[in-house]
Amino acid sequence: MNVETKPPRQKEGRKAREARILLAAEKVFAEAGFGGATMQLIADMADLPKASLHYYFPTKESLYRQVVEKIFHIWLRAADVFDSASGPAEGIAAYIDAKMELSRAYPAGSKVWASEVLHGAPVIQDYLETTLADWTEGRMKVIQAWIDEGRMTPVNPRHLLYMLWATTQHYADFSHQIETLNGGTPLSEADWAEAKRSVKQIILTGIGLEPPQP
Amino acid sequence: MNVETKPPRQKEGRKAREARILLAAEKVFAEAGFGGATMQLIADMADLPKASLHYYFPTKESLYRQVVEKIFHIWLRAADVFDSASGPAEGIAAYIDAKMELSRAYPAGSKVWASEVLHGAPVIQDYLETTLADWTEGRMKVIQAWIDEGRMTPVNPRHLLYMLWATTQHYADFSHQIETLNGGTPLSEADWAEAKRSVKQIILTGIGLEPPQP
DNA sequence: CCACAACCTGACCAATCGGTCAAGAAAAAT
DNA sequence: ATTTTTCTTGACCGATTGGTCAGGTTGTGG
Repeated sequence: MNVETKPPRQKEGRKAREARILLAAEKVFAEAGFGGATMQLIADMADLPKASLHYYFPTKESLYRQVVEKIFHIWLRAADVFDSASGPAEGIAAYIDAKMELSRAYPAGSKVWASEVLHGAPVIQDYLETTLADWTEGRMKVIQAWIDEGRMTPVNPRHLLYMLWATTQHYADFSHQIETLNGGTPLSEADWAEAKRSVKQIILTGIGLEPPQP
Repeated sequence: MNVETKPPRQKEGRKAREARILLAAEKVFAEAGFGGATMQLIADMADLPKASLHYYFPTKESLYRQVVEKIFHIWLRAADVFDSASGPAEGIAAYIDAKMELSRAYPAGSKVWASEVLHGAPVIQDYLETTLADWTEGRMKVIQAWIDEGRMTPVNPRHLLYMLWATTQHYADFSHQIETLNGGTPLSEADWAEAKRSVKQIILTGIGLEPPQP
């Protein structure tokens, strides 16, 4: 009778199952896009009957939304390294490393996000206007402060941020093209290291900073 | 009877109509993706009955393929400025300008291309392996030659190219996000000029070259 | 043991999709 | 003028889709 009591049940099993569905959905949405993905495909990849999907996620759109939101929050959290830095060189280098690692670890999620924005952000428009806009403004001020203190070359902070986003996400979003140009094989550990080094070298040098020595 | 005779007919009308369909399809595919686009939507935007679409383009996929191929060739042609340059500074600056102008002039086409690659290039995989691979290898050699001649800082030519692609296409592919962060309004003429200037400044400085003075 | 709630799913449905086709209209060729 | 070819489209079709639901199973508290 007590409404406060939380019956543990197999809550564990539930969360795990939801996570498995979200993971399968992330892959399918990344490969086929929202319109091309089908609940049946996601169900097959999660090894569940289709009706079970609708038990945990009432509609295709609600499932999609949760996939996108999950990625968005991973993205935001990675951006924390920007703040905990002591200066522009360390901050931007750490941000590049973090975002490159995300591109490597969550290629499907990155593609879902890119696809969503590409098609006009019909589902997460509110996030762009609130959370992302706030975050962007904050980092622009940090960069501008660094410039004002003479710690880096004066550049437009907004376009510097765009360049950081574009370049790092490119390795996830266009991974298929990159792999094809790499002879059809995925990037090796050394390839990724070289990619990160190259990106940091050009961008940091580009804003008057010393790239970290390997 | 003569097979050689080319009846002019309203050939003009036919090509024009095909072009109108391709333009409508480009927009719809860009907004909804291949899976989300419907022949009915494209027909409505082209102001034609759906059955007429199937007269000019037998299947949805053939229409999509032509849209993608059209963009690809525009992209390749823009890359010519790379060759006609006398040196790295002019060549790369001209390439950045050209690709930024393409992002501005053909945002829908760029999005279709990005969406195609994003989802594993199911339709234009052969182009990636042949034409694009050849083009990339050629430009890498040009850049390497500039480096060997001491005309620019040694950087990995492959990752420099990726950065050029990523940054310039970002302004088309993520235009919705950029507009949202721009207060919900499209970039002005001045905004585009500032974007091009910023990109050239950071990248050219990043590889040891002098950015062009405005 | 029972009752109740949460969980699960095979079978089903209305809606929508890409694509077809017959029948005609318009234009060219004869 | 008449045949032939090209063009046009309303009506239609099988297949697939997202979503529903009744009925069953499982687990839990009393």
